Amino acid sequence: MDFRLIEDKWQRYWDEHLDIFCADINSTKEKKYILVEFPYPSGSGLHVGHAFSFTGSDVYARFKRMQGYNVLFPMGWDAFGLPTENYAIKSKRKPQDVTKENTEMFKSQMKRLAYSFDWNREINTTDPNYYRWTQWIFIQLFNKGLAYKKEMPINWCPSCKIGLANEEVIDNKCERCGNEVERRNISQWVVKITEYADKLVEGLDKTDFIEKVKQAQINWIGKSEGARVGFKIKDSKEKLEVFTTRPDTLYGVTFMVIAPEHKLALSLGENNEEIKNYLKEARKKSEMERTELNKEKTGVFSGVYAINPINNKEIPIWISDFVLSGYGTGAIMSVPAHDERDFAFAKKFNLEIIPVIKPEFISMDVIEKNVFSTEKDKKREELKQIKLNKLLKGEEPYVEAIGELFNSEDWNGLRVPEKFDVILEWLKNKGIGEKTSTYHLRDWIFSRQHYWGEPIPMIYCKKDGWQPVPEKELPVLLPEVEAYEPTEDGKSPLSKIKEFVNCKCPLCGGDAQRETDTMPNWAGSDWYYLAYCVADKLKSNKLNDIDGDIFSNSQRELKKWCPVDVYVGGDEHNTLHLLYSRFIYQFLYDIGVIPKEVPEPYYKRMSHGVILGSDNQRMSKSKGNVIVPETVADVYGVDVIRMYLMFMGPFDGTMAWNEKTLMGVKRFLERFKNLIDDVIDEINWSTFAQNTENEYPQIKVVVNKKIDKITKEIEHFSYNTAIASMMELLNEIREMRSNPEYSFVREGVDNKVFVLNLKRVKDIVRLIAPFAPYTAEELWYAIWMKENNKSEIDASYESIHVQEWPDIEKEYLVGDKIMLAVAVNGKVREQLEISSEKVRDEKDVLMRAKSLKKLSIWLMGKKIVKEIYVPGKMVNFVLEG
RNA sequence: GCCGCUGUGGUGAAAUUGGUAUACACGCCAGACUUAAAAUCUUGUGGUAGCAAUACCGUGUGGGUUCGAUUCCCGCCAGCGGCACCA
Repeated sequence: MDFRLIEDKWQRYWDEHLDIFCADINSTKEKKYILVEFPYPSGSGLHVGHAFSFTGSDVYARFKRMQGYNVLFPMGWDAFGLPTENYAIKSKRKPQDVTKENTEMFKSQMKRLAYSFDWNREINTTDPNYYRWTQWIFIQLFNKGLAYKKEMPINWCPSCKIGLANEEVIDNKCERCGNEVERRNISQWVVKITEYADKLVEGLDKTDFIEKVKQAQINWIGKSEGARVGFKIKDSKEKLEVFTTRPDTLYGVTFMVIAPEHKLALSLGENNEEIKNYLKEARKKSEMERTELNKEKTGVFSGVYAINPINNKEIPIWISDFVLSGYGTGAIMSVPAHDERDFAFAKKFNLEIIPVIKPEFISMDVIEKNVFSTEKDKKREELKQIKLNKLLKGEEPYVEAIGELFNSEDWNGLRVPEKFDVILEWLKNKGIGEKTSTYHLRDWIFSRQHYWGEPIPMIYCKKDGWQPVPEKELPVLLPEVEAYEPTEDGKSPLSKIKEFVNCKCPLCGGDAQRETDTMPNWAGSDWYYLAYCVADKLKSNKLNDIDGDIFSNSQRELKKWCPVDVYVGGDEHNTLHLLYSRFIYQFLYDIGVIPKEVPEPYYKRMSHGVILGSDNQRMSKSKGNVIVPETVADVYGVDVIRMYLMFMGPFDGTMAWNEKTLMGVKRFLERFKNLIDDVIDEINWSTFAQNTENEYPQIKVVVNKKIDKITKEIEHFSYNTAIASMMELLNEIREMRSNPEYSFVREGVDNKVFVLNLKRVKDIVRLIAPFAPYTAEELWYAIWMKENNKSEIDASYESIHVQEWPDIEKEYLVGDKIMLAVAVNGKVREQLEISSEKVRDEKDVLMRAKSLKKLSIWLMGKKIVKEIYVPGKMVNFVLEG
């Protein structure tokens, strides 16, 4: 196959001329930072999903480079993580060695697929020069009080023997291995991302993420506004604080519920068997079991009463696991008349129900359709009354909770939720409650009991408590160990290494112990887009010779490249990686190490789609539907697979692999190549200078229109239509060439006329360069040899990939003739050809349209009521009747 | 339940601010070349009726706005993704 020879040739050439694709900090050209999520270098190599997102990003980067931007398009390795560790355990090899092998494999596969990454900026999260700064960031978090150690129930995977963040648990199963997750109490490092909840929402305004991504983040953070209300506990000095979004229903509170993990519950459980048992049962249940929907409510009376601050009524306090300890205050005030869960609980345990809101809003779907509007109003009134009666009898709750308050003393007659502000003000003045907000977002568990991650740079001293490792001593190197398995009690294998664990307290110099947990694999990816900007410093620095931190020392680089202009990635990272890394960035910004001009790390987020197997199922080894890009490239060539991936469908869509469609792209590339080869043959190179003018006038418009269209389509990542446009262009040119009217006259005859002249040919080759870099380079080279009368490449050759994107000759965007659709009553009946100068002449166009022969059938004997002309598009005659 | 998205031929999918629905490609039908097949090339290809010109219908569904709606508005139906005992 000769494509393989061509690929090898140009790969070598590009490797030798790496600067073609490197970003230059000294360039005065406008910068574009194009980022694609870096891969985890697994042992199975680059899969087609990688190929898809990388190709899409690469096309954009190449396009922007040709448009004259100073493009930063880097690549690196997110190499810490479990698969490598598990592989190391199984094969008894060092994770370091395995990682090195895998990254080398990935890199060579990427090079073959012609990704134009700036390899000078390659980074690796497992490189001590890299994770030194991951550790440094952690120390800053600790110093600012945003990282703390906490004994907390975590999701424990018994198979991986690791604690998981909530985000890593799906359906109560471990995200990685699929095993059931248990709950366990372990002392963990926790990062206070909740402190940044509001900032993370507000910051979205400074980005150009699509609505989907913004919404996903906002939902994940899940802010709800309401009030914090304090309830006195009877015969005690203690207070029970609750959070509620409906302080207006305070008169309807008939009991309170606290979570089994609540302080009060725990202390009451100490000397009450029934409570003790309930707490024990609750602890056994997994988060999943506890939050399962429609589950029968369970609970136990605490034996203690609270005082409702608004009317001094005594209300019982219950303990139930439907209240979550991690949300709000872990305690709720229950208003069974207006909340479904409270209602279910009240019914089960026979508790009092006091309605306080008169039903007003009745969902439309309960009212039958095709009822007249006056009847509808009547019906609505009836329903309201029925609802009220049921409510008063305690038969069902009114969960919409919109309407007038009653049973509420001073507040009677107030319409809620409109009058929330009045009520909040009232509560504040009486010292009962305060306006506040709560979030669904939880603090981020940052400890992993594993080997293959960044050591957490902390030291525990009995005297001084937790102390960060002095910054000068970073990185805390990951030591080599004998065995990589976590210990049976769930500790990191690092805990077995005495030389690592035992150290001196940085404060008092006494004996102390190192933290043996490592960081989650999000840690390294939180700042990798910054690392690319300073990659040369990461590399050139000896470990401890920097004064201050790398960010403060790189303001020029950060100012130059940040923010990321386009960030291409998968939707699965919209809430996790994207939120975590925005948090870390905002934190670094707040401590002043990031240039003030750049408050957010990513400007635009581009979602890439998913490629399914040819059976329309997600690709997986067990299904045997995996497509390996390299294998496809072996058969069809790299350009074919690149172009096919981009042609399959919209870049952010979900598409199934289809080998047959791939043939269409293959044919296109072959026809394209043949056409250019033919034209190169036809040009008389001894007098080629003349050829720039000698061509059919029609071709000017055809090519210019397509350049214009394709440019816009690539800009919008609409690659499938951009390729379709190229196919159209090729089809049109081929049609013209086969038309005897246009056939060119070979040299030796006076009137040499070409369908395509040299300029057009060059433009067309440039158009496919981002998609098919090998084919484009080969054709460009063929032209160069002819033009310069060379037989082999030399230093004067300039790659197609540093050429300028074809410019558009605006004067040739419109042909001299335009076809208009002529419609009668909105239905197209005829076509009208007009000359382009007449486009604006409405009178003339309408007159011509009216006099069209075919139209007389439709217009005869009818009166035209209205005549509409959309310039350049269509004419419409509206008839009477 | 809440949030976001999608619905167009046999298939993947196109369609600037409302302006000729189905571009491009696959597949299929027929033809050319060939002993034959593959490859390549040419033509056709939404549905119904008709020899045909042509007509009518047609973008999940029912309405509405408009000279004109795949596009805008309202109500349904179906599917996808995310969140979910979050007080």
